[in-house]
Amino acid sequence: MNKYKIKPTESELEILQILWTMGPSTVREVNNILKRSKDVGYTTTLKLLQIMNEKGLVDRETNSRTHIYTAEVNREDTQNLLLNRFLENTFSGSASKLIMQALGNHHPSSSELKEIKELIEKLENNNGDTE
Amino acid sequence: MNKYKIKPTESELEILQILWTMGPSTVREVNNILKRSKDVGYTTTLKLLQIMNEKGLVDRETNSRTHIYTAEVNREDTQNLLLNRFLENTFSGSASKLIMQALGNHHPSSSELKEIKELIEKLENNNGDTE
DNA sequence: TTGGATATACGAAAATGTTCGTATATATTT
DNA sequence: AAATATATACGAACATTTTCGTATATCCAA
Repeated sequence: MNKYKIKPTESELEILQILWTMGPSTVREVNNILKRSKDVGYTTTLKLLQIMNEKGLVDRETNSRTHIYTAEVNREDTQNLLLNRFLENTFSGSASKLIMQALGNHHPSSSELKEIKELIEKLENNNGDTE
Repeated sequence: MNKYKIKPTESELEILQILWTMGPSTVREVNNILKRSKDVGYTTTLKLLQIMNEKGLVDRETNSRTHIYTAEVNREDTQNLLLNRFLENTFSGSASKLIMQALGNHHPSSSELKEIKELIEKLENNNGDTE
């Protein structure tokens, strides 16, 4: 199911978030967005993108002098990979514990709560099928 | 609400999980459990526990020659601290997205689903108070 | 009481992640 | 055309985390 096994570091993840949101971008574009939240030099961002390219996290278009980077890993797959690890590391694999804590501490809006409830009901009906 | 601001590293978290589960333990006990899942030397575990003690993550009893370590940070608080960071980093702060993915990919048992649903209903009734 | 097992302390190597300076090439402006 | 701005490449400094070797002390069994 998950094609990608490469775990992005925290900085790499920040960049992926930008690429996922903004679509294909230049180093400068990525760096400008990063600079909104922290003080980071241009060549730092460049280097990071180069490393990410080597790892296969991003792809790049090098036809013109200004390269254009694209996320090569899928957002949902990556979130899932990280979620699995986090669940294992922090909640010893118990998804329900994580969900309960997330619900308790970050109050989703009522429309979000409704959406979650609907998913649960769907899962309850499908019980036993999967797994 | 969260008293503790010290973020344990991944290895430190593994040790905390052991202390939370087993209660106060010696270095050897912790190391033996760690060795079940990975190849790690005794002095490595010792050093880690010493560092964790400096950071205030664990406390230790040094009366006898064999020291006994205890988790000094609370399990739920620590999980929460890490959950907040993870949510920010990986799901851009959207708790409902995280919950939806966790639900979709790790099928909680029907009793767990029921428990979650009950919490949601409780939250729905309290709506408007918080936030 | 002596040798082997087991304990802590601690420095430092090894591994990983982050940041940036400098060299160099290519545009762009005056 | 020369000066200035902007691009990539890349080595290397720094920071953090992980791992372990070695010194030393203590306990226990032969």
